[in-house]
Amino acid sequence: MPTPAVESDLGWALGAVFRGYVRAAEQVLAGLPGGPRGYQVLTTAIEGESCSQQTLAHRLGVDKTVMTYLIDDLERTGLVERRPDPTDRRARLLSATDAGHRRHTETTAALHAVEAEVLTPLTPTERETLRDLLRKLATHQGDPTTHPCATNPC
Amino acid sequence: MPTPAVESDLGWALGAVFRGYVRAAEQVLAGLPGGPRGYQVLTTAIEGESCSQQTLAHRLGVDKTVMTYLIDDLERTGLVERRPDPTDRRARLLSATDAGHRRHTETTAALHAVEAEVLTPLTPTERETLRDLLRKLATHQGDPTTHPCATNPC
DNA sequence: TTTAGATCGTCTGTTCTGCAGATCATCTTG
DNA sequence: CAAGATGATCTGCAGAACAGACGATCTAAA
Repeated sequence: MPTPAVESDLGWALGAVFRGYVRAAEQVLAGLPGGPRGYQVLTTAIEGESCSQQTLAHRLGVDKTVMTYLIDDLERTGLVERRPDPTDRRARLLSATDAGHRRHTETTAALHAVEAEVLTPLTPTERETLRDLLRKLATHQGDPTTHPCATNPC
Repeated sequence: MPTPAVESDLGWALGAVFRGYVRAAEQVLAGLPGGPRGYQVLTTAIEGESCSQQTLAHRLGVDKTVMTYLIDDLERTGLVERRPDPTDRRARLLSATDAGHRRHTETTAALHAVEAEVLTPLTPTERETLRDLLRKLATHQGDPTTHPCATNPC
């Protein structure tokens, strides 16, 4: 978690807001195995993409060995389960349990609350403006971590 | 370096933009000992705050033991030097060398270029709007890392 | 003044995370 | 069927960060 330059206007403000958001989000995700990344894995499992762990790892920008024990933890808490892929006996298919679905719904709601909390100082109009501007920047940002399907579709 | 939720609009866009900025900034700061944090230390040394390493560490949000070898590296490259504090023989005062000043000037310029690069997709008006909105959020963000003097003045 | 406690910077040892590489089972291609 | 690629896992290692201890020094109370 490299902190950016203090001096630069953009870097400073961007970093401060981002860290504020991450800090609050981490509290929300504290109980979830794997933290933020565990949430991402859970999300993917729920969306039922059913892709291999390896492509999933690449999509999330983590190492394949990390993915192994990430899923281990998630499975140990009963939020997710590994099922054999009927078409490839090497691979495992990831699916969320009922508890996983419930947990994900709760967590997502809590994250939206965090987002609202961060945006408190802005008026509704300003919030929309900010979203638009950030989206415009984000889409021009060429980040494989956030643009996964462009590099490796399921 | 915890990545936030993919789903949340704000979290996703904010994270993508921030990572894009950090990634570019890291390239600029790659040659500097200590990377981004080394730059922050160098900045503080130049601003001549002359506070103790400990308060400096707290301000930058790093451990005191980390601060030790951070400064070690910076000093080894001749960008910074530790001088004994005349008023307290336990403490050391941090000051930047001439080389440190030059390096800092170059690096700061490069970082501004990165910032401009990130903001490319926006019109000048939009850039100013974004800065304003982010600043408004940042100042309401209670982040000790970015609001150091509030918690521990020099 | 003397003494007890706090503080500064450093050092040591430990823990944790993530990566490279090897391994085994399986799929695919020739 | 043989040879190579691929999926998931495991092992070992390297780097970073933390807790704790340490010597030196400052500060405040007796």
